[in-house]
Amino acid sequence: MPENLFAILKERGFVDNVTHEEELGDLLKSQVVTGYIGFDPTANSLHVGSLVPIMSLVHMQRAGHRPIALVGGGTGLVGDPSGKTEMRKILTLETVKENVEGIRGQLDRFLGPGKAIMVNNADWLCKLNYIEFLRDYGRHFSVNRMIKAESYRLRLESDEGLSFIEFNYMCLQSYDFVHLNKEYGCRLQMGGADQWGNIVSGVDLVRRECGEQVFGITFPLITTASGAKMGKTAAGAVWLDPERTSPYDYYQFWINTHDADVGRFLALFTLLPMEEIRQVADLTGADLNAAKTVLAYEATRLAHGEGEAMAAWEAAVRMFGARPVPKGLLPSSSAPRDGSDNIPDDQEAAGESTPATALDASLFEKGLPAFELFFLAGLAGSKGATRRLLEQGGGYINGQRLESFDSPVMLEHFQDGSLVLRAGKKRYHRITLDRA
RNA sequence: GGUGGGGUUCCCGAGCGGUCAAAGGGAACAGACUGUAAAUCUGUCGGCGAUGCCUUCGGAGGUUCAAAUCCUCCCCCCACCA
Repeated sequence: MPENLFAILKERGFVDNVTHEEELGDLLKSQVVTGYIGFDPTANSLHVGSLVPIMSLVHMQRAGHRPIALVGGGTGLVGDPSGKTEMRKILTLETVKENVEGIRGQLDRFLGPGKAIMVNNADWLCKLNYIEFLRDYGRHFSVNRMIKAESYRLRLESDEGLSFIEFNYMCLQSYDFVHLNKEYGCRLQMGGADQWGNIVSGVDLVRRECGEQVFGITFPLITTASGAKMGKTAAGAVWLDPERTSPYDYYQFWINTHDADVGRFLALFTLLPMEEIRQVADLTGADLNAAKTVLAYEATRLAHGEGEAMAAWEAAVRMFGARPVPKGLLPSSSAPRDGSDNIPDDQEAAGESTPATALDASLFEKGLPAFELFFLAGLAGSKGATRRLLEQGGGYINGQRLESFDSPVMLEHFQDGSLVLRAGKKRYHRITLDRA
């Protein structure tokens, strides 16, 4: 007998809105339910903004239900206007194809390779015949109702307006639900809060077309304590692709979670039991840092695996010092709990997760001005910016603050052929010697 | 198609012949304070080894000693009318 997925999702903060709450709850605890979530192939990687849907699929799977991950290769050709102020750029077929592949790989990572059903709606949407579709399905859609949908409102009221292709989006997504219902007996669709209109429309269409009661759940828009949409940093989105966002940066992103968000994020972005997470609410001040370590470790582990999570943790310990995690805190986590005792204190090992650049030794024979070196390491966007950085006291070599922007860096600064640059408090870069 | 209003540095937004690399705000970055937090305060925020030089104000030309500012043409956006 499957677990009550709805209760799990609700408890962990995944539920914003739901259709037919009671019936859905009953259904989810009495039989295996097939449900799906769609992912837009707008890039070849997902980012942390998609973690809520991803995690809900994981919960679905763990609770014994049957998750379907749908990649919107077909709808991606149209562009969802829901909640968007501007028209989406329409993607080419090739781009969408590439992106679908990338996303598929990432979902595999969370759900286990081959363990979850993955479909691409291009497979059925691209075959649709216009007249047939209009006659069979178009007649079920009331324009009167569609233009009242909250998701279209922004655009209908905006100066930009809403193009006809976008207006059709809702019909196509609704058709997806019908298709999955017929093919897989899918009875649940989940999605972001902005998907409410599309989901309800799909639920309606399935009822009319298949005569079956199906359900929808939307997730809340996750914002940070400071009110910003979660998942954005100065550098842009935080990606799940290790090529775009390194596991170390990914780990750091979670470490930098606001105090007020820690408990909520543990519930959403880790699989730790709620009984343990609830205890975090009692922590205040600096004690929360231990919980942040667990959050970062667990989140990194889910996205990149145990090894990368450990490496990121080790790198953080070396850079910022150890932050022991009490034995009793979140005991289910496999995050390292001790201090740095078991970490060799040499620079070599520290390099694993720190970005590094190898430079020719001859550069340093006469001394390379520090700002040139920082610029070469990519720690600032231009030489002027580098200079400003150092002039303001934001440059360090091997932990020592530089007194002037052009002080020469010599071979003597290297220990065992390597040296660590630091910009500001948190950005590190290793320079190694390349003795050609 | 007509009439009117616009396109300014990452974003918003002032400037409307020289004193403009361009006010103000936001974002961002650095420093102090800290807990790799928040808040706050200070500084920086086009490029360049740099009391100066170079490139920017939708695009292309032009007027002028001098143009983001004036003129011409073009592109794009918006409002109202049709």
